[in-house]
Amino acid sequence: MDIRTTCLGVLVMGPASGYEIRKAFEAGPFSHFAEGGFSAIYPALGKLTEEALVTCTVETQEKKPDKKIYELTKDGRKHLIAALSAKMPGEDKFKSDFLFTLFFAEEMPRDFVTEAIDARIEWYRNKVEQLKACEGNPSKGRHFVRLFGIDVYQTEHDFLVRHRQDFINLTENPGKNDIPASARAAE
Amino acid sequence: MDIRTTCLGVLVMGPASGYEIRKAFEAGPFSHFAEGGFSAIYPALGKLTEEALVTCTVETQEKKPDKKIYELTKDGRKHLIAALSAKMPGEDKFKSDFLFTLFFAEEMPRDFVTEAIDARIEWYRNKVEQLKACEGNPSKGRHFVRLFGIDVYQTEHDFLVRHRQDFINLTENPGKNDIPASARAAE
DNA sequence: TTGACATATATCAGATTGATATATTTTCTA
DNA sequence: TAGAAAATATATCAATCTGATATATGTCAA
Repeated sequence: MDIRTTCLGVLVMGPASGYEIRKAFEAGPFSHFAEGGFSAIYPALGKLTEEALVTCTVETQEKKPDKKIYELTKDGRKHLIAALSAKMPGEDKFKSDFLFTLFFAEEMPRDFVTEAIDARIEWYRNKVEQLKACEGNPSKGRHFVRLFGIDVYQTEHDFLVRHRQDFINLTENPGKNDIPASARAAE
Repeated sequence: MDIRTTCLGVLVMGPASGYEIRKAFEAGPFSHFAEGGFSAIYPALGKLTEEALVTCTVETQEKKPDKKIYELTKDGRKHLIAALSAKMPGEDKFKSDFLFTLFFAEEMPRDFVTEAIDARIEWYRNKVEQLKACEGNPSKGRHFVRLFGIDVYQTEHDFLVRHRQDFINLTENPGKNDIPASARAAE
């Protein structure tokens, strides 16, 4: 799914500036399954405006850059639903430097692994809390997608809590980060 | 984490060609949390060879392109561990066109949503089965990361089974894909 | 024997990321 | 209360990565 379609999706929630769309990806309702930075969003909004799938209203602000509010047009809405229905959604993409690192836990410094896992446990705990807290009166699709997120984050959290010590036990370097295992074998 | 580091990681498992590295991302032990296509892998291997982090041995094959076997050097191994330990791993990236679509379930055709969910349930079932099957004698890091994957896929599977009907009930178009909800309100 | 799939490498246009620039206001903290 | 940090707001650019395509051959099933 390209960034233009994703932007249209965010705009279904209501008119927004590029900055606000970014926030929706970073911390908002879309943050668990979509992403995009400014350098992708701004050009995308430009093209969508050209194609009349959104309108752009410039709100002049004193002593701040003008705020450009983008709003979905009827055509834009149709286009979004058409794009989503065009073919079955492709596979999810999950990329985790954290798991990649743990894959090599046996070669990693013990302190590093401990810190990484503890930080991640806390991060997941936070995510679950955040998602549980955001009640309000969302669309029902949004509601169920949120429940999905809670389930997954909770599972990941629980797994790490359950296997924290297992991972730490794999590491070979209790604090002596710079002595390779080969040298230590002589001890 | 850039593709060069990821390639080094794959090569810890043993020497491999670019094609084989790709398979490790697509269906192998790294497929759940890393990715990369040919057009990223081949240039990356070129650079790694220049930097002497891997060696390249050309295996001449009759009536097939030469197979280039890449092997991790001592330097490469050090470099990998150093790169992984350099800083705490960043946030996981999860991108799901599937969830993005379900977010708008209320606007989507019923048949489409049903098919998409059923396909996904089957996909998850398969993934869990696959991961459970791949026993063998892997490194312990690899083993625990695999358990993580099983837990997560199982959770996602179960969620969809549990909420399949909820999502389908949200949709407004039992088979009449092209009649917008607004027009149907008059019925 | 035809079509699909696997082996194997490579390139290229286009999309995206991450870093950086600019400028002001708000909020926290020492 | 002064100064630092973070939030608001848009924009660009080099570097990287994706997806599509090209090239050849082998293998297996219908």
